Amino acid sequence: MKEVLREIGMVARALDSISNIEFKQYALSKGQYLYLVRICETPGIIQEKLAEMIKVDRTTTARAIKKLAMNDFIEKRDDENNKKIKKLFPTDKGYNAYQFIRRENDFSNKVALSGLNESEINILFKLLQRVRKNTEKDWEYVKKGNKRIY
Amino acid sequence: MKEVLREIGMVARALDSISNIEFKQYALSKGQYLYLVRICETPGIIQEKLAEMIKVDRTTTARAIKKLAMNDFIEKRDDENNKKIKKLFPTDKGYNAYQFIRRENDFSNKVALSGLNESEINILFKLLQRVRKNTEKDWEYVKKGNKRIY
DNA sequence: TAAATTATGTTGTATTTGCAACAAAAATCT
DNA sequence: AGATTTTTGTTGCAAATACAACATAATTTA
Repeated sequence: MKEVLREIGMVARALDSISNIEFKQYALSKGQYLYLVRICETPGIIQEKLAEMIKVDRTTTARAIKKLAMNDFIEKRDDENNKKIKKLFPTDKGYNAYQFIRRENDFSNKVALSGLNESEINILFKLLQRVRKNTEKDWEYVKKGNKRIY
Repeated sequence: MKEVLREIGMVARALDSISNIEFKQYALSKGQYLYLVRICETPGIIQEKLAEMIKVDRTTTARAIKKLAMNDFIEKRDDENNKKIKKLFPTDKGYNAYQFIRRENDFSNKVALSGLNESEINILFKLLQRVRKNTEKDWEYVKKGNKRIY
């Protein structure tokens, strides 16, 4: 059995760790860059969808965006038609930080993929997307309280 | 720019989340399975190396293994030649839990890789190993306090 | 060999994370 | 329309995470 997932875990933790260290200078605390990036790229998204997208607990997301809003990186706006939801938008400050995050993430991508040629990168990306789609089904299933049998 | 790392992050968080939920029934708290697996597969490993292997902070590792030892999943043994280090070994209970973890991880692997054929899995594995090697260099660099320029 | 540096491990503290439990709006069902 | 279920959001609490700072053994350097 090829330990594909173990490699993925190592890469993910290493990169997350690097990012968290590097974003401290922009007053972004642990994990926050994840949310801010998605909000900048999907303005108007709501908390619940954001959590699904990132694959993190709903309540963790709630607190992360609360802090992002408190520190003026994002803004929560009420919806006219739906009193329940709050749409999330980046502020100028948030969008600014986003530029830095992109720069850092792009660099990390480059480092991570160094030595791979264009075609290999494409193959990797395609395969990972399939893995991700497979995985997110189970994540949602288990998060809802269902039991997997194995 | 293909967002390879973003896919990796999503997969990793989803799977870690699933594992943490599924291992609660074995009284393994968040993250502990990671350490236990490595200790079972590399008996005698020391804390420091374990942290490097998993790509997690040294101090987090220290506390995780302290708890694993407290709950009798592992044992810390002194070394005769080196008074500083403590070698880590699974107990029977720990090795037992390891069997469950393997079963779960293997299942997650299967789910994650479903739809990919043998050759695709091999390619993915090989590519991920290269990505991991690239990434861990930077992780160690940044963790030591060095600054990346980009 | 003495001094300086590195490796390994620990503890204090602040923060994040996530489960459980709750609340209320919206959507679905009968 | 009224009842039920689902969606979205929040808070209390316990635990994990990681940085900083420290301690000591081991190793390297001068």
